[in-house]
Amino acid sequence: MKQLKLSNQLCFSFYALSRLVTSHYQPLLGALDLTYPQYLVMLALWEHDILSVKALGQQLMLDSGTLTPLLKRLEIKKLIKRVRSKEDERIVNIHLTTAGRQLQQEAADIPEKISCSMGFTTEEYNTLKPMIDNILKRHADE
Amino acid sequence: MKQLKLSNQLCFSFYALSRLVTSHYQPLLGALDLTYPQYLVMLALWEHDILSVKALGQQLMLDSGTLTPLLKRLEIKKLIKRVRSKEDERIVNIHLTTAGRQLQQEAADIPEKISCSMGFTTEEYNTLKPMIDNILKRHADE
DNA sequence: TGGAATTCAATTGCACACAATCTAATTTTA
DNA sequence: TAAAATTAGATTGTGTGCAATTGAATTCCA
Repeated sequence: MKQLKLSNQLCFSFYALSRLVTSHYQPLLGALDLTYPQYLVMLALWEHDILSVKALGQQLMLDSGTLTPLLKRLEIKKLIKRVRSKEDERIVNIHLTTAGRQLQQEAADIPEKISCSMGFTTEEYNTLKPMIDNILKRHADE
Repeated sequence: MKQLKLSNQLCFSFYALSRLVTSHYQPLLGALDLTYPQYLVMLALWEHDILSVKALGQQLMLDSGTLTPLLKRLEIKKLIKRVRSKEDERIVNIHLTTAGRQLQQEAADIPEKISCSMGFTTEEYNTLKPMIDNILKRHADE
């Protein structure tokens, strides 16, 4: 039953690593009053300014059951605005507010700090990033 | 602001991959009426038969706030038993029941099926496993 | 063109995660 | 040895994730 040993399971390593990384973000993001998933939404919006809930879901691989309440919390914090589209009333577009746009400056040093905190080597980054993105890509429809 | 681009963030890849993997377990584990974290607990118990809540937490890197309710659900399903230690009454030891032990046979083919479903290559396994476990190890105290 | 199918977001319900706090038991140490 | 500190687990509260369902809007197509 070697296959059933916890320590041999690659998937458990992924699961543990994901939570480890999130825990390293927590003190940095807590200072901005953001959670990690909320930070990911802000990242996407800093890049695109306006995105529909569906487009956000595709980028973050999250569905409306996760995003709708998360976006409501960001709206309460005045970082975003939810605007139902005039052209297609099924669509809700997420806009950055001025405060949301300003937060980008405060978040500018987070990637550097995380990389330092996690202690990623150049080799790790250069190996892991393309290999994992390749796995994600070949399951892109899920 | 290249660093703040979502697509450049290694940590987002970890986060997305973890959820992708869990989603591949779901149909297999659903047939056994287990969630992925519950499956991880069963894996640890199939290997060790009896573990304290603390020992489980160390292996899975989860705290009692997560484990206590999860273990209660496994106990309701009659897969485990929670037994407070006689020697040190602060400790709760988790025992496998007969049903819990029997479930191991039904789960025996899951690692193979997941590997197939995810399509991991030998190279991916041989590269990712040691590299990620090395990252986890150097943060082992968290 | 009008009913069927599809799409988008919201809602509901359940199960994690985890910070913070609490209680009880044990160990340390002054 | 008794008070202080530590430890183990439970509890509370907040915020995800995600399956399943719903409802409204739009598109398809016979």
